[in-house]
Amino acid sequence: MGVTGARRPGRPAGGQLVVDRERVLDAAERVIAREGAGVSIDDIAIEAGVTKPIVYDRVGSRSELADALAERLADRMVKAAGDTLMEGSISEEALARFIEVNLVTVSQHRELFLYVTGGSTEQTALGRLKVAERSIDPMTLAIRAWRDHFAADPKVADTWAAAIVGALQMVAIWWTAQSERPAREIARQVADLLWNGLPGRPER
Amino acid sequence: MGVTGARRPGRPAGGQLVVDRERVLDAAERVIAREGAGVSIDDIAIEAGVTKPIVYDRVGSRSELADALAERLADRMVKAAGDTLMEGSISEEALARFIEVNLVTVSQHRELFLYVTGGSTEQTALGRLKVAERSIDPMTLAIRAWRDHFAADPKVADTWAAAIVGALQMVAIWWTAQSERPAREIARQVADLLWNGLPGRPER
DNA sequence: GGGATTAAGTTACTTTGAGTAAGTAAGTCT
DNA sequence: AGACTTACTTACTCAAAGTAACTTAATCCC
Repeated sequence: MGVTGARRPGRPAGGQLVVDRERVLDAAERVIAREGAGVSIDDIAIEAGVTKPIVYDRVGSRSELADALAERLADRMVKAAGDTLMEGSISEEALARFIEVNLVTVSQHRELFLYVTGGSTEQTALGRLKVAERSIDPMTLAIRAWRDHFAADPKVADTWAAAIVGALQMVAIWWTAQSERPAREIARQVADLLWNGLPGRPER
Repeated sequence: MGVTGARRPGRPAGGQLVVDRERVLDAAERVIAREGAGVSIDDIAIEAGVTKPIVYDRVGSRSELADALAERLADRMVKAAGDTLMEGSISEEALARFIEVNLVTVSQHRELFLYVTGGSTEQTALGRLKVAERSIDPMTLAIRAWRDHFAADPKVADTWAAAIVGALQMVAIWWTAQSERPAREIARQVADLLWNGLPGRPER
């Protein structure tokens, strides 16, 4: 990839954009996966075969970049989770599968996950939330629909969604930092907690 | 507080340390609380009435500073939670009180919380965990003891502790970012989830 | 008591990375 | 063909982390 003077100043021949926004984000993901969450904008630009101002032009500031990557990651996780959480038909087994997929997906995108969650360092606190938001919102909807279905009070949905997303994120980080146990085991344990509660459910 | 040239170069009269480690950390907390999580080491030094190299001498690098502040905050939260979680005698009410104390404590130290959780941006991933660790460990012990007491399998303790700490942290951030509802209400909802599980407990 | 040494500061630097301004060449329009 | 626009680059500014070099007070030793 273009290290020194791969391109002269001035508009390149062909008149087309060298990279569009998506390519820049792809490059960012690649270099983050390879070099870790500490990469600079310059690193990303080089990976994209372009220079820094182009990155700014395509995606904006560093925090906007983190937001964009967070969206992609969240969408990927939602997609990966797929139909494990269909409305109206949740079971403890389905929940465990959902959690396991979450864990595996995070571990596959570990550095990216750290980049988007550790990104801001100030930003009106929403910075940190931005990441989770995209996961919380669908979960809020799912929980609300599900509770409605049971004629249970749906007011708790947003709080519960935040709690669950937080639990999943923390378990994911904690697990990848000491990963010895299989994802399935961890997922089952978390599902047990979320499904049956701390005291456990008396055998039925 | 010393703004310009409050002290000449050279050893100050008296031969004592102008500030010890604790004073520097106190100053850091104060300025973070006042100015937000985006403060620089220089800002902290000035608040402590001293210059940057002294901060480095007393507490070390920025990430070490964040670690030290994280320890303090975690200890304070454990202390504030106090006896709401005594071994062997947990109830849903006690859990709700524990969670509420957590929420209130975080909201009281909001910027500090953001500083220590959002600090690193790289750091071997432990960076993010360091904060939680100090909360996870006692909770692991509590859960393990509690489960033992009921002859339930204590293997789940560390996973559950991570999940619960993560849930509490996320709910705290989410709540303080849109705080309209009272802490007690949120705490009750989270306690309901953690105690009774997603499907709820059939009325007994 | 006076010089060497150590302790505890400050000033002044280097380095790195975010973000921007100014410059340059290729296309496009009339 | 010349004016304007587009899509890049190079070269800057600025802030903040971290460090080196210097300065003065206290202490130690005879």
